[in-house]
Amino acid sequence: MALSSRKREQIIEHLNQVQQQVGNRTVLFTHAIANHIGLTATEFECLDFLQHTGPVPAGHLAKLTGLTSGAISGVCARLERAGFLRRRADPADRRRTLVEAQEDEAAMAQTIALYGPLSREWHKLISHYSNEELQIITRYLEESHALIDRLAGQMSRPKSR
Amino acid sequence: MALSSRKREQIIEHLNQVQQQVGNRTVLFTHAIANHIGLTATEFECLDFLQHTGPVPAGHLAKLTGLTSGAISGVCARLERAGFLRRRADPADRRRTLVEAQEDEAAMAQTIALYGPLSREWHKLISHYSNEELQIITRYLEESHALIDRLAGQMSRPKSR
DNA sequence: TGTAATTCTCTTAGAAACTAAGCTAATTCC
DNA sequence: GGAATTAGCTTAGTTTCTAAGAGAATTACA
Repeated sequence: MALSSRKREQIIEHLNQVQQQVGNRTVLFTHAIANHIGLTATEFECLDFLQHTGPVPAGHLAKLTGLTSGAISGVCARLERAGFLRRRADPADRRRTLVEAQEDEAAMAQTIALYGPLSREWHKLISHYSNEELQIITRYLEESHALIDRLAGQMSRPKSR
Repeated sequence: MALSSRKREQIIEHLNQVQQQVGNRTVLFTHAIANHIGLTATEFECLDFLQHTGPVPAGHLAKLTGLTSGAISGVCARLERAGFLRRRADPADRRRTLVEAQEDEAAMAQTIALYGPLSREWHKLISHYSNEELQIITRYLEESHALIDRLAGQMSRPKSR
């Protein structure tokens, strides 16, 4: 049926647009949050990653962010100086430095204060969705996440300009 | 019922986590794409914005990105030099510079080549969703977008560290 | 109308973060 | 044991940002 397939196209196109907008705003909003705490977007990104993973070797962050090892040294040094991160030698391989997010209380409180309103509004937002709907959304986001990861891994690095 | 509300909590918590992960990957992926084309994340962001809006005064980009007017001058100069952007005086207010995305063919092709695989995989992904499901997802993303915008507007700028 | 205040972009100087290259120390591979 | 590799740090130089301010155009108001 030409009519129903036309409708689906519209739905898909709409979703695509909305998705892009959300993506862009996410980038900007993350940046703004980071600045509020007194961090660079890069520093914030690394920290956020560490909070999910626990201790990892410094080089891991370099691979993830696409930064050079030198840049990561700087990022970690700044985060450590600011009390957000701890470095310690890897007992299994003493060339390595394990980096770990540190729970700084003041910083924690500040972050919560920032995310507080967002969290409240978000809960209000999702209260209008049924369990089934939320699960559909979650599944979609999970699959999107996996897709991005897969493609990011494939992308060769062109490095400098 | 304690049991069903417990289940809902789990669903919400799960969605929250997935969402954060997608957000982070989006930031990183966008950055990677930008670098591939030979642009800074900032430059890419501005360009992407312009492609959606059409011509706007330079100061508009500054407000949107949170950069200073000086920084935007630099961004526009670099984008113009690279052929991605055109500047022209605003006939209605000659203090202003209207900036506009320029359709550079080579750059266009490059971007499509980059987004091509993503687009293909994405269409494959959504083929498993019904119209109704896609509409639920779209609505959720739209509402999220509106929420972010609202909160971003409220956030006062602390600027430097 | 004429003058002051404001608005908009650009310029400049200096600060901060990144790359590239090289270094040291530890590990792995013959 | 010795060579090659790996991990993170250091340094020099480049790029992008902020902060401050200048110039040009517009708006507000007596």
